[in-house]
Amino acid sequence: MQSRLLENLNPEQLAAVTLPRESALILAGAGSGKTRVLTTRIAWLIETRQVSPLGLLAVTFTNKAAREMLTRISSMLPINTRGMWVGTFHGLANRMLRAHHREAGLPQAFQIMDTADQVAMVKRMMKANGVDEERFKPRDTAWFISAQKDAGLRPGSVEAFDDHTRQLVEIYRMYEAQCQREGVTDFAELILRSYELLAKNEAIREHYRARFAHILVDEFQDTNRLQFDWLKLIAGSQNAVFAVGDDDQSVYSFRGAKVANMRDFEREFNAGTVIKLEQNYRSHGNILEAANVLIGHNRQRLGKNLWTSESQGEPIRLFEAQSDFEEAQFIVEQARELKASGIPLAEVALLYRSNAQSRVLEHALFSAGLPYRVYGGLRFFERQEIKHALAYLRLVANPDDDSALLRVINFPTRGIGARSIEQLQDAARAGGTSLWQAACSRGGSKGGNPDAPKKGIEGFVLLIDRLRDECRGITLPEMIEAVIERSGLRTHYEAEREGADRIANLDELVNAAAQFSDDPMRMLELEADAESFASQGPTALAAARQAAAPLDADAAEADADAAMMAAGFEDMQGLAPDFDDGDGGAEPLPVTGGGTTPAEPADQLLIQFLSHASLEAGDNQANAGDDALQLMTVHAAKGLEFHAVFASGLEEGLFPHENSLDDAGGVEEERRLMYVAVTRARRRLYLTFAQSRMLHGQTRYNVASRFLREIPVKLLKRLSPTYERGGGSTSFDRPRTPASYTPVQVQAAPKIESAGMPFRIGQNVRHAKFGTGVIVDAEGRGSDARVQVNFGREGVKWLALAYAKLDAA
DNA sequence: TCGTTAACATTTTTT
DNA sequence: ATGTTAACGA
Repeated sequence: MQSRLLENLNPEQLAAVTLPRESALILAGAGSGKTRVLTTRIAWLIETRQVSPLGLLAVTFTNKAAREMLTRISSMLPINTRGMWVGTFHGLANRMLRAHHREAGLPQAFQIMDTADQVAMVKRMMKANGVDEERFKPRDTAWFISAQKDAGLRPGSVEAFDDHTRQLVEIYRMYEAQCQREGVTDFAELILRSYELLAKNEAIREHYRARFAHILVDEFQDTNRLQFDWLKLIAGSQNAVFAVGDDDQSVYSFRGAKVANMRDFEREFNAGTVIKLEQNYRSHGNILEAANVLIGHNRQRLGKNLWTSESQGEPIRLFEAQSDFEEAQFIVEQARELKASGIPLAEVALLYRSNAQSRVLEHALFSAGLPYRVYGGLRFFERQEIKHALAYLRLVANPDDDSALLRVINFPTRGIGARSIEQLQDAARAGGTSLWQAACSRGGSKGGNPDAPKKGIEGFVLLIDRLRDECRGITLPEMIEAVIERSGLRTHYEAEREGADRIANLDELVNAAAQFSDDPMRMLELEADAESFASQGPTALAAARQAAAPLDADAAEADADAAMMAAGFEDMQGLAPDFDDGDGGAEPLPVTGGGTTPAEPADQLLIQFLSHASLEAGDNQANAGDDALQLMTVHAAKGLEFHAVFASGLEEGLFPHENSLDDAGGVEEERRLMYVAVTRARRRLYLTFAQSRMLHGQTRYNVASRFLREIPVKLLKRLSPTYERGGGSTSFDRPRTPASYTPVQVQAAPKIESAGMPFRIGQNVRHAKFGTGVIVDAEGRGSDARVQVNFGREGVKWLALAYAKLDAA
């Protein structure tokens, strides 16, 4: 009897799901059932007893995708997914490092900095070492450091041929040493450390290799070099890597993703099979054809053509607006009609290339009273008040965390000014210690020194120590409650004029902690810790296993499996040489109050919660619930689908974005982004652009995006009132010749007297040689009259009306 | 220490 | 236009 899991799969999907145990690449086009194939394969492998739930590793990029995967597995199989290694690269690396923190050279309670913390630390390093902040912007430097780590490079391995790079590497070196002193990591560090742990520690490496017979990777086109190598290392030569991805949807190269990983996969992972999933179950024919033709303009492709058994459907609607304002009006009007025709607004997406574009759109929607949701704002755990509360908690868990200390040492204000902080930093640097240790030794010397600030620091040390004592033996939500009260955060925000929201958020944090404590998913991490305890004593493992007693036969088998592997690992540990962190240099500081003994369960929970806060910054997902139009960037829309989609701002300079035009693959990546936008739509697609647009307080005149002209006209239905009224061509109809594009920025629209100046700014004109363009600026009149025209690909030119022959287009 | 002002930059984003 | 950060004066 064939498994029910395999019902309704198409031949390619079926082939992919049931592949033998060997590495394979699944080229999965948009809407081709990628996630379904991935989760079904996992379920099928487990159901057919080819692997136990604990014997596979599934990696995604986002927590959302990981959750989705677990949910779908649970719905397909009567197994308990707890304990399974399904998660993000960072989440899994974190888990591995917690389990082997000693071998990885990290304190058990090591903290994870977010990007803002990281920049702040780089800045501190630069300041302390007198690096010129003009020449080295902290943000760029932090970016550089992350990029090196993403490439798998420690300071010693970075090739620096010029002084500037050498200096950057030097800052990287200092940054790294400081992180080690404080016991903190950043996102890239998690994966790099985990990679190095596996590379240097044979026992651990063999343990995971023996365990993970099947490794499955989602969104493979988004992997960076380090993630690629990490997968290779953990897979070894024996294990099967099932990589699913779509090179045409690779839109994250700006953060290190390498499309080339797709092409290298076959060779480097000895992939025996490549399967293409080309049947699209999402969109109607016209939409799909537009997407295919569009992406066909890219050279660097693995090659794949989507098809559908659906009908052609509606034509794609193209709208050319006079201004961004008019574009927004049009969208409002159409959204209203969609709603009236029974389409829920939640099924309608409004996409744009950059966040700045949402403003006009939001304004129009708000005025029209249409409900909308914007995705991608400030996330919960990134809010100021939340970060403050978490900083106190971080200090409780690991007082050497300088970032946390600096954040709250004088917040709420307790009379510790820049002066005393500087002194503290000097002392810390002199002693090679963390700020906390410097603060402690200062507070300890009880001399009659009349310096006022000392008292403040002493008070702060006392506060944190007291908090730590208080946190012993209470629950996580109680800890947070204590922090909020004792730190004075609540009092502070109560006094603030607009502090009500912040108080509410703090209460919500307590809530989140309570939920986190009860979340069954949490057990999964505890179990991983049990493994780490296995190297220290078998009792802890047994206890943890009992706590997570299996609910059914399959899980029981899985647990036995885990126990076996843990035991095997234990044996190997005995033989393993001591791990020495070759590059790291500084020894990790002992956790104050904790030493090397395993943390209490309550502390474990705190550590986990802090990891959770760092790795899952909370919903940037707008609240579901009421029916609202979905506003987001095209990037944010990847992976989603809607009944109707508005792709707005399709103008040269905006989409493709002007900043991406210089580098080689830039336009191709922009085109992939456009491909993503188009393929989000199931039934109806609107493509809109505006001739003029407010950007950075200035009016810009743009021409239609080249991508619009790459879509066959027969698929389009033009809805442009401008076009119909004027009867002539617009910037959309310019000749289709490739050329470079120069963006145009105009000060303010000058008032031009009609006398002697027959053209107005923003008007479309035609020139015999340059084709169609748009008037960008004008000056003089009569025989002196000159106009500046943006001819798009032909460039921007000043033309004297006396000589150049221009016609209104 | 705090509040005001001037300068500044402003693609895309997860973890 | 707008929001954020650095420097400055009360």
